Amino acid sequence: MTSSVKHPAAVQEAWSLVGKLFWQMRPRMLGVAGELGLTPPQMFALRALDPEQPVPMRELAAQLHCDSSNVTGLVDGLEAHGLVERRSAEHDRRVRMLVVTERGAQVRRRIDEVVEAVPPALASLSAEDQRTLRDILRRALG
Amino acid sequence: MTSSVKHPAAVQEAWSLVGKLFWQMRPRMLGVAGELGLTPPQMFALRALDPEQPVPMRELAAQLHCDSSNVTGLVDGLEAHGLVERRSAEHDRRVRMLVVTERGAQVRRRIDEVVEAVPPALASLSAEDQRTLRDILRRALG
DNA sequence: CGCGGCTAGTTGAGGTTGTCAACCATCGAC
DNA sequence: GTCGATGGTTGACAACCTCAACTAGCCGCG
Repeated sequence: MTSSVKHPAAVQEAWSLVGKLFWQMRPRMLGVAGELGLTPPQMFALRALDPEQPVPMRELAAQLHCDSSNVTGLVDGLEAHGLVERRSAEHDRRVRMLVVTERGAQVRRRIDEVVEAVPPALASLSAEDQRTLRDILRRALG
Repeated sequence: MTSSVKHPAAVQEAWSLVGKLFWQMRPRMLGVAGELGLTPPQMFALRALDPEQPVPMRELAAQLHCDSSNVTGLVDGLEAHGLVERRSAEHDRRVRMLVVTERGAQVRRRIDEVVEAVPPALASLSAEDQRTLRDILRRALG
């Protein structure tokens, strides 16, 4: 009876609840994109970059699971907003390194503020539940 | 020190891990959409419908957090695929009820199969962790 | 009854996303 | 140097999404 094979219901329900949790965050994400004058894909692209060090465009494409040609347009938009800069790499003149500007870093922090904001449902948990939740997820993704 | 106010780190990390978990599912979702000949928005729209009973378009728009005019096109696509039917409501001739066809129900089940498939990271947890996870999430969303 | 306000859904314009194929410049190996 | 592979851009095309304008139908009020 305690076999994990015979009782997939628990984890399945858990995953379904996680989905519900995520869906509740959607309006908030769309909201901050509009507030910052960005489209959601542009927002995700900026968020996928590293403000600390330059990232090649092809790596951004990989992280977004999309075509390189798509990234070209996305970066065009971000560059027009003055949030990122294209810089040539010295070791390989084909690759374009993406550098987050000062203003880009600011905007990115604002995005993180909202995206990483803990949903009320989780925030309402007891401190012990919160810690347990973190520990289990750490074990899952570790 | 044990106050939940002074230690938001645990739940924040948990939420961040949840985000990572979700991001890992993205390719799988895009994959099933392509397999079924649907675009991702069409897939989500079909999933938001109820195969058991008709749903007004207005409610679908609300559930998708998008404009009504957008839903028109989405439903056009689903109807062209024979997955949904527009039916007039008897009590109010303005509203269009969306009925999931037999084939629509089949496709929907296939979508659920993939969307609700538990990610490997969660499946690898011990049976006890899985149950605990479900219980905590139930408390959060209950 | 008829009028005015409201609601459900559609249409059209306009900008953005996303993929594919073709292309250019560059690198690396031979 | 030449050849194949790679990073990025461009153009074509389909789809998404929002907004404003519109039609059709509901409802209340005089």
